[in-house]
Amino acid sequence: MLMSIDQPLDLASTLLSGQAFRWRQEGTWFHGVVFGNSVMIRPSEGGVELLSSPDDERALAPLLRDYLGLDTDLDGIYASLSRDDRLRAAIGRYPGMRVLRQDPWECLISFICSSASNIRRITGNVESICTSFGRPISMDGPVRHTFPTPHELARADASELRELGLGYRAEYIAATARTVAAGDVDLMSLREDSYDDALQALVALDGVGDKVANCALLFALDKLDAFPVDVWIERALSEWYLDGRKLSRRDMRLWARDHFGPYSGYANHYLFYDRRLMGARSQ
DNA sequence: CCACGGCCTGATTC
DNA sequence: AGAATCAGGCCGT
Repeated sequence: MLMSIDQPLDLASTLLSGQAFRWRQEGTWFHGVVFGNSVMIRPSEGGVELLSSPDDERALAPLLRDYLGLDTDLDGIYASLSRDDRLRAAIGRYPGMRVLRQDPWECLISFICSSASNIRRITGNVESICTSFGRPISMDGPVRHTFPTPHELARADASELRELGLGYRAEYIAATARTVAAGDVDLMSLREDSYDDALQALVALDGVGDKVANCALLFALDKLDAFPVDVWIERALSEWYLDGRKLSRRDMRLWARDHFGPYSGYANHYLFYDRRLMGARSQ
């Protein structure tokens, strides 16, 4: 079915920019797993064409709108961020790249996987977790699996996770899965909490520091002012904004929110994407 | 509070 | 070719 959209949306940069790890591009189609469904979408006149399985497209469409963050007024954010010259240029290069509104649990575990890793490996690790502990989706075409629930993943032993190539992150994932499955934290409810409260709850979890927590806050928990500082952002800020001043990563985060304002998370993702493409070209 | 080294692993660089 | 280094960090000292 056709899902009509009146907001700027670029599927490639949105789905493949390293905020989510389960989307694959095949020609004009993007294939992913969300809301327990295998989903295919592609750009179409006035919106996107949507195919889903096993659920009906009409049931998936509103969920997908939410996931894609289509309630967010992107032009308003662009207007706010364009006061910064470098951001205005980056927005001009990647118009329609949106911050997703993902499932907090899947997002958090994915970013625990990300520490000292790279996108290719993270993608493979997350897929392995799904294949081993998720539920197969019945459908035509390539078989894919859901991301395991906290309860499903809590059954995983750290050594089983290590066998998937997760390395030292295996212990973190097993521990955090058990904590969440036990109900010690309600990740979804963190959407209603303040940034500071949600951050505090997240960094209490194993394998979750300031950076990973800020990824979950930005990509899943409605905190558009979250600002994850990784090596790419560190380089971008040092070189483009800080003029040689040395700041800790935490201080960079505080500086950035002050400088970029309430949508600093969007600024972060544009800087990250820009910087990473730049690095990919020169390396 | 900050700095530093260790930690799994696989791709890339030297 | 085989050894360092790096890759979207976290944790303990």
